[in-house]
Amino acid sequence: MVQCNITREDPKIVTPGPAGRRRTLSEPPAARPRVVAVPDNSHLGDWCDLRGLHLPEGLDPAALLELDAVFSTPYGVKKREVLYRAATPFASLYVIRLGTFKTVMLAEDGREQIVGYQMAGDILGLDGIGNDQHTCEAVALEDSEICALPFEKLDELAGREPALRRNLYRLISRRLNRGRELMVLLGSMSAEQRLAAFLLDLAERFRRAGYSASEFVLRMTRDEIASFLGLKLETVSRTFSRLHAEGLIQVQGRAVKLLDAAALRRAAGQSG
Amino acid sequence: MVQCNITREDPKIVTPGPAGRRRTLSEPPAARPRVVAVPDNSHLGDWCDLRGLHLPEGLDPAALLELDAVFSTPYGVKKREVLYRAATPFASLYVIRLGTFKTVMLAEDGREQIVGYQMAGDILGLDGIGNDQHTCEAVALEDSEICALPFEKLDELAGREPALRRNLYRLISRRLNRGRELMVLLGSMSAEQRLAAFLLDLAERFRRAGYSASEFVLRMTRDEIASFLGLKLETVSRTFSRLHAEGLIQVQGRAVKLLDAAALRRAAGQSG
DNA sequence: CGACTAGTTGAGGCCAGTCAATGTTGGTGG
DNA sequence: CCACCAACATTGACTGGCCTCAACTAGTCG
Repeated sequence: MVQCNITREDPKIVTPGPAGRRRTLSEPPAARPRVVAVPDNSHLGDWCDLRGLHLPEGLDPAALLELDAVFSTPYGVKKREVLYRAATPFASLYVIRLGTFKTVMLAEDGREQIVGYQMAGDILGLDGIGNDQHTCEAVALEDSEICALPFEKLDELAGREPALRRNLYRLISRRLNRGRELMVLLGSMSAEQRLAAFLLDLAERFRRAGYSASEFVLRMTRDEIASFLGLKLETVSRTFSRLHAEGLIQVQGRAVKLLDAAALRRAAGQSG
Repeated sequence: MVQCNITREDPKIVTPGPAGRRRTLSEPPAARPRVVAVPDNSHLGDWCDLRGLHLPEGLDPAALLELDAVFSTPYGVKKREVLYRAATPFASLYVIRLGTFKTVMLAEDGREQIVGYQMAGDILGLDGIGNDQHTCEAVALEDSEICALPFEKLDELAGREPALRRNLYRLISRRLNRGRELMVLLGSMSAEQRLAAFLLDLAERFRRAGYSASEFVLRMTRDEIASFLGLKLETVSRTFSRLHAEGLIQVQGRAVKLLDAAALRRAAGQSG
């Protein structure tokens, strides 16, 4: 793996325009001019070793540089802002550098359901590839920072770089598989199993992102958890309390501490 | 769209080996030698205009020929035979020429759930791309006929053919979106809504495949429908009876006739 | 014919949904 | 800093839809 030491941008979040609520940020700021010969100051930078972003895997240094040039300048998305809406044109994937998003499917009758949470290192926008149009909307759960990856450019590079091409296929396919696991959860698990599985999944993702796997702060409301798990918020709340009472976790609002991961796995119906 | 008149193979199903129950057919028969200059006798053949298989879209005739060469000789898969199992190496996608398959996710605790049904024109095996290993298993619901698409070859051609590359991305992305719709179904719909939506989806797929959309024979058992919809078989049976009593459908075992598509759409919670 | 699989229907129980009241938290403005 | 308000969260009582268990029927295949 190429070691990328970067001169990082100012980490302060810079929103391209005035930060209204639920404003759509379809367009990133214009890509800055790039000095091709300098491997420092890379947008890939610290993502090389992060979970999820397998895009650079197996690329040679020259290709890495080219890939890096595809990334837009990082920019901020404020809490509750909409990155893209359903039925809007697809142009870019987005890499999350910092923060958390939810992706929401909207049914015609107004029913809506959260179909995924994405955090640092994850990629947003894969749903748009299918018909050049987004099928769900992505909303920031907290102030976040992302890079846009114009898909045209990415695709062009993928034509020349077999490794990148393969990584892109893999990315989408993995997301597909993730979705199927969620189907099993939604189709056959009890409320307690769902919540336990959810917490374990979050823990694993925090761990891979370099945070504590046993103690973290939820970015989403009970209602959002409920939507994701196919439950009602009261049920989620009650189930949190039950897991607490059983000594498996400690909960204080959104602060969660996993006390007995093994028991939690058992509660989720997983072995070990 | 290129009009492909083909000299079709004998439609009789030819299984490569003895046809045992749930035998895995990981390897298709060796690809036959092909005469490059002859656009007839194509494996793509009658699939050009079928729903689902968007792979050839936008390809020029020369590329079409190359794509056609990637397809293996069609071969049969008998009812209940397993095309591939979970956790086995991934090498090929498969195009269904005839028949129906189910894809099943197996949880570690033995719980299993059907995550999709594939019929003529659909592609199987996309789940394997993510980690070069299948994550679910594909089982034929009836005697079927498929072509293997060795992924290495397909990928190599995709490197040279931008349209094919794009079509491949699209294919996977669309499957992803389909899965998300299913999540909404599993997460927020009543038994009656689920079954109504299921029947409407089947109807649409039959329609696109050139069959009647209002009258068809189910290829799956009540239990398999239940697994797919996150219900129990008794509930599915009862719900069929209810829809029948309400005059929306006619059911006789697996033979189904949609009597009032509009009402059915309303029952599914869809507008129109 | 018996054994088996698939499907239907009924009776009763339980888990999660619904409705409602109350408590807690966090952001805003005085 | 505190008061206030709205959003978020918890808990209780009750309801209801789906699951469970079970009996029975119909069709298939040796």
